[in-house]
Amino acid sequence: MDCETTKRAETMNLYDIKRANYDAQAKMMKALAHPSRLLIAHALLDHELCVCELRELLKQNLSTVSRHLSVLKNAGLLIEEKRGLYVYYHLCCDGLREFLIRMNDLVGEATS
Amino acid sequence: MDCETTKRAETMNLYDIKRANYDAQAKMMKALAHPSRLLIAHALLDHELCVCELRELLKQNLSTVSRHLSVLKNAGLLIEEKRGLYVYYHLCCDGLREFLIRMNDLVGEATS
DNA sequence: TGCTTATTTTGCGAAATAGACAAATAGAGG
DNA sequence: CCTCTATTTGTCTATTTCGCAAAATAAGCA
Repeated sequence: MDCETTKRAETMNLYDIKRANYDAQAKMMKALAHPSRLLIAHALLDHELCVCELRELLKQNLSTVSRHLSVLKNAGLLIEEKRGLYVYYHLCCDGLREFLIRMNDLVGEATS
Repeated sequence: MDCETTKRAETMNLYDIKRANYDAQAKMMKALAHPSRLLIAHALLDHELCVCELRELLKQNLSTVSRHLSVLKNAGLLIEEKRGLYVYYHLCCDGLREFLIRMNDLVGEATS
């Protein structure tokens, strides 16, 4: 605690104020931090899809797909719409596309 | 599998090509998907900090802080530099700031 | 009503993760 | 070499996450 930047750190209580926000942000990140859920997000950028179509894409158990979808739904990222027998999912955040682009950029930068 | 968009889904094998990329992206998201690590990332946007300073900010066990730092380091997000007794950490991806802004926007949009 | 299909929920085991403590390591400096 | 401080690593426990299969739910249709 004696290092050169200690004084600066001590005055940074704005971090305490923001801390609650980091919880919300971490939740959002966690919702997206899975290959299958990223795949779902990218697929839904173009158009809505129903659960069985997403199952074809993910090539995974239907219950697994359903759970991934509920994670994304609980994060506030997508909306379900039941039409007939099928449940269609579509994105509800315009900012997601831009976010995914930035993430892709970041990964490229970090692994180079 | 009989829904109206099935034909579209069947031709989307570009998702298979991208699938390896989703693994890398999910890893990056996981590295950031923790309130303490988000706090670290934000703190380091301004200037480098040593481990004991970050411990003051996080108000957490030193070993816990060290673990969080190693997670971010393994993700390729930061670089350590030992000077004297202290180990200073600083970010190494210019894209991180923009990414965090977009994430904040996304959270605001999703929770409104 | 009964049948069929689509989707969600539940229970389970395996694996990953977080946090705490103690022990080990790395340097600085006498 | 010895000691002190800063940091990392090993190990343990508790909690969460993932994927599957089986059971439950929902909606269309005969």
